[in-house]
Amino acid sequence: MSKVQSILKNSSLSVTASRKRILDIFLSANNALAHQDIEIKCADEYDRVTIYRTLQTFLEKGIIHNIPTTDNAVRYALCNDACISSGHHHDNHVHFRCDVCGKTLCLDEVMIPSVKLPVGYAMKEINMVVSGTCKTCKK
Amino acid sequence: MSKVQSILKNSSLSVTASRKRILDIFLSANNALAHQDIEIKCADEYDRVTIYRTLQTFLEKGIIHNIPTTDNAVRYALCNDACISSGHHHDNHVHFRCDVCGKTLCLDEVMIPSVKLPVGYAMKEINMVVSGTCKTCKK
DNA sequence: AGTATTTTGCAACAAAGTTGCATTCTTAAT
DNA sequence: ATTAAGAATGCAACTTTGTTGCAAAATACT
Repeated sequence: MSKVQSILKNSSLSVTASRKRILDIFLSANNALAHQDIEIKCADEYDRVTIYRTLQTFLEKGIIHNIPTTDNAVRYALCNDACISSGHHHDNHVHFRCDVCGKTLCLDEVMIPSVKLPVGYAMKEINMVVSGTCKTCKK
Repeated sequence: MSKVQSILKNSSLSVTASRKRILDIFLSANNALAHQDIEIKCADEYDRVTIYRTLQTFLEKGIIHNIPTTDNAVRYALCNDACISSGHHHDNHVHFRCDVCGKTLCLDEVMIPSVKLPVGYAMKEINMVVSGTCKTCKK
């Protein structure tokens, strides 16, 4: 069974052409993708609405996670295997946004440090996005 | 001279009715605002386009800063006095988003801890958004 | 293979954001 | 106070982005 197939099966999703394609796009991307990035790659194959719904489904199943942005274009990235199989997220890594190439990526090896909130606040999730120049663009 | 006037003057912006009104909205808000929040408050007074352009101008002048989100509705918040006067941002506090009331706020007293990036990456800005339950909603 | 269920595509719509241009308002200098 | 130059605003038209309902097609299960 292919990798995309097993990911879908493990999330008890039916295996359809569009889901396979979109998962493939994520697997072959080395950075996080916005809805638009996906649309550009497969708008001729699949309807825009299908892409919206597929991303929504993947999010709910924990196959992808979303990365906040200040440009009104939320990025999505594949969760790693451990994350997917454990059922609930441990999306505790830092994200990096490169000002030069514009790419957003997961720094899987950089953990988000903990912070102490003021009295009365209850923490559920932390998200950290660092911007600057990435490895490739700095060379 | 009123507070809004001096803020505008200090940023060498001309003092117009819409700018004063929008600044006032920020000053009297106790949380970060999305474009839509502003529009709801003054769409009958000022054109939608004016609000877009005003927010853009305030951002560029460093009067407000933006807070990344995963809901495609970037929030804006007033920079504190020190931040505005220093000319360039030290937007180094943590932001909090409450899952209950939906409000986003600046935790001015909580500094973002530093992180060590992998070799080859250059850091410029850090953004941290914590979600959970806020002081008011937890009571 | 046949059927219940899920997913997709289409159409129509709503909301969000952008651009150019004519008019109005601000500013700063007389 | 008046006025001229420049900046900001409103309007219209448009593009892009996101949503919803429903019929048709595909999938999964027996």
